Amino acid sequence: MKYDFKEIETKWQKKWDETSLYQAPDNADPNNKFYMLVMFAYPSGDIHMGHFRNYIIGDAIARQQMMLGKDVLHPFGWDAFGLPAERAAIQRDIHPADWTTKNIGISRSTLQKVGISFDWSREIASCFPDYYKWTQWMFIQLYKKGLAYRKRGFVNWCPEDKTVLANEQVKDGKCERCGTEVVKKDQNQWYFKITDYADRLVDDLDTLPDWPDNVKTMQREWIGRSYGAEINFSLENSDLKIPIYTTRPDTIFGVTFMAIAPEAEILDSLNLEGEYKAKVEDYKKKAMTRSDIERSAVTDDKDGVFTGKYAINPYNGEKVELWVADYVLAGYGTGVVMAVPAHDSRDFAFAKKYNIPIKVVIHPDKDTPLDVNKMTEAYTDYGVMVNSGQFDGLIGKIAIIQVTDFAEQEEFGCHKVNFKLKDWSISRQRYWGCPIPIVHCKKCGTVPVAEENLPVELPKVKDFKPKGRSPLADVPEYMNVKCPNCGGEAVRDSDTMDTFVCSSWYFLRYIDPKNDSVPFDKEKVAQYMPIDLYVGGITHATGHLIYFRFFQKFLKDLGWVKDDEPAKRLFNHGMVCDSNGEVMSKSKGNVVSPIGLMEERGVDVSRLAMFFTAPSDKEVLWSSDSVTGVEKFAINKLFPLNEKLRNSNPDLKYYFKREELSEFEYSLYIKLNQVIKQVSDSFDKLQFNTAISALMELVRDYDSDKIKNDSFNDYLILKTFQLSAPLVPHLAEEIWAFAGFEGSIFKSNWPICDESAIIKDSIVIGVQINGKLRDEIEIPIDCDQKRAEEVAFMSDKVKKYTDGKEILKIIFVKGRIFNIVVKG
RNA sequence: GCGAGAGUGGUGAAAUUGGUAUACACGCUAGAUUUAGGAUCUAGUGCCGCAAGGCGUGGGGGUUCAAGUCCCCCCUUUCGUACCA
Repeated sequence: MKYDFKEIETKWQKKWDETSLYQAPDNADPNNKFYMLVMFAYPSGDIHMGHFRNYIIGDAIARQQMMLGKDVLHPFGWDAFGLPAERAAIQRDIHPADWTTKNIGISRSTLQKVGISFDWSREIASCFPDYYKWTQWMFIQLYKKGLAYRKRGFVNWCPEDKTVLANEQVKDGKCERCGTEVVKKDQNQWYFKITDYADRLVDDLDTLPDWPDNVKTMQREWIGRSYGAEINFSLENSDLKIPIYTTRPDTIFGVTFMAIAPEAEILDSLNLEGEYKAKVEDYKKKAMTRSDIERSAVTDDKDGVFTGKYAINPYNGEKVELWVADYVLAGYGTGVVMAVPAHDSRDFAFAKKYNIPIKVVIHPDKDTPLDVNKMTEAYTDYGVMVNSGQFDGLIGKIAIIQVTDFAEQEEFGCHKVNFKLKDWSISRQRYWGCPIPIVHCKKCGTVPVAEENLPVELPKVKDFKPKGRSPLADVPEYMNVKCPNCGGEAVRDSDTMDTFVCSSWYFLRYIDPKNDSVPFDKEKVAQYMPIDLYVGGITHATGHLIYFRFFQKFLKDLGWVKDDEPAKRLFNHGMVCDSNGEVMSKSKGNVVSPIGLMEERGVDVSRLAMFFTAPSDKEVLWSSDSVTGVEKFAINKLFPLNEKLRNSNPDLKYYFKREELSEFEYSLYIKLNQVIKQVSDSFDKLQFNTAISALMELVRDYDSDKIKNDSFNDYLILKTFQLSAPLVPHLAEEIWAFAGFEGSIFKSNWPICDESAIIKDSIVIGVQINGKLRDEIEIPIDCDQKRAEEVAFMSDKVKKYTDGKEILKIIFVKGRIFNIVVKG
């Protein structure tokens, strides 16, 4: 039989489709299910190497889980709203809806050619009303709970894309999508109050042992929880309280000035006078025009202006200068900081520049005092409190607690937890997104659209180009509605939602994709959730992967889902680069299309090449050399094994006994079981490269001429194909049918290791002398030290190094090593 | 700056988690076969050395009978983050 991959691959893809092989059952056994999720795709029309890698990893696992007898859910869909579609549509002068629909078709048929085991009956697209109806429903639930709110404030604005961006979409001060420098803009915006979930989002990371540590660390840092105190300073000659947040209340006796962010609201309450007022106004203007990049640059060159006002430190009654400085962040804490130059490097730089006093209140320890006059930088570590009145002598964390407790007693402060995480800005002034289901009524204010009137359909308009406000605002037939509350004249909210809202709950919709009365059926979701394995790129670590956890928690609070966390295990595959290590991109012209590769070499060989060339979590530098070795293996070694079948119909659940097989046969049986174990382990770790090398060894050791037992021969071959099936599904399925089986190989049972076969009765171990390998000996597995010594000392090589030398010690580790320590 | 990874042959990479370093491939070198081959097969392939032997997992220390693996200090590199008080 010739290996004609084109024929084989087309044949089986068709058959799989006809028999709905990958259709997940509607009634799954919650104790025996496997939800295999890959991140749904943006339908750009072409599938690149990164997608290919992502999907074959999920595919191999889904197929193995099928063979393990699980009810497997392996769905796919389209993250179809968003800027790229709009941009592409503008470039080509077609409507985003048409462009997207067309591309979904192209992308789907391409993926079907790759033979990924997706359950296409559950396909969803976030831009279709039957899906976004429920995205709007989610918005309304959040709104009802006070978790969706509108506020005016400074937002990230991309001048190129003419829309607001979430903090998560700003990288290095630039728009993640187009690279344009982001500016601040004062806008009325919708937010999701994700900060209400900040604690749970941090704490529950500890319940996810199968998430990569780097992602958990990134999320922890992004959420940025810190423990400290909020302390009220007071304005001199005024009742005004000026609250500050600090993580170092133990340094509070060292405050020599205070600094207020230029945008901080409290600045307006200070009633500045005369020249100070003008100077501060000037400074504010200047700060606002500086870009984020400039302002966030960490330098020692801090600047600010004095307000002419003074604040009183509640601990010691000291009067300190009140400054405005743009190194203070308006959006964190209270927007005001107490400045302790001796113990904070930023305050130190500022104090030096403006000749503000520096006062030491912490010593590294009792016996090593700090000398202010010799300090060239702030001492920021913990230490012993000094010059701090009744708190002198207190140390580190205890000091912090006691100082804060005092503030609570005296009622001018309290313990306080703060987060770097900000509420999620979700309004977008763009056309191609999910409309916000809110109506603005002059009488009633913001009113949500009634749930029975969802979806608020996105009108298909001709002019969808961005112009600084939502293009929908210029569509009167969309905008002008009756208020759902009072029936009076009202207008819709013209913005659309961030696409990350659409992708925050898609994994739930897959489970019940056609439901028209609720977003999903709770019972059905309970059968398949949580996601057992979620595979995707690392890029979403602090965006989508926080958002979808937030949604899951919110839906749990509403009683829609039962788990706190959506995904038990997360796996980030490595990137695919070209052979020079450059990320593949159209502009660089170094894109290798997986489609071309598969047309030339076949899907299965392409999959093998991608799997074999590097472990799944590592970056791959793709080169056509990656294909050579595995192609030879597949075509010349693995596939031709079918010719060695002897039609003996072996019982694949059987475990052979030693006496049934010849010595060679039994050695192969041992090897087979070792390989079963290794391949299974490799699958658990998603390290398919080692699974393939194990299979290569097994096939290498196979020798038909030396096998007399027909049943064993076929057993070995069929197990080999079963083990290969998740990696090379078409090839394996072909042989399975050729061998005479009726059903799919993916309905057969994944091989289970015969443990008794891999317990060897003798073993070769190394003999070391003073830690250096000198010889090997073969000894029985349960050999005691005495017997091992006898064998070891028979060796000439060992004698050579031990004769005439004093033996100090012998270390014998059963099954591992024999080490002799000699003197000299 | 801070945080988290990574560093093993000419190359992609293995290493049962402290126990024979370099499995499996690519490449290369010989040879065989072939009209030819981007084919196949056989042998070799960490470095130094004729050999015995020595040296070898970024560098330097350490723990141990034994270290790629554990500890300390550096170097390089990737990713994340960026004045979070």
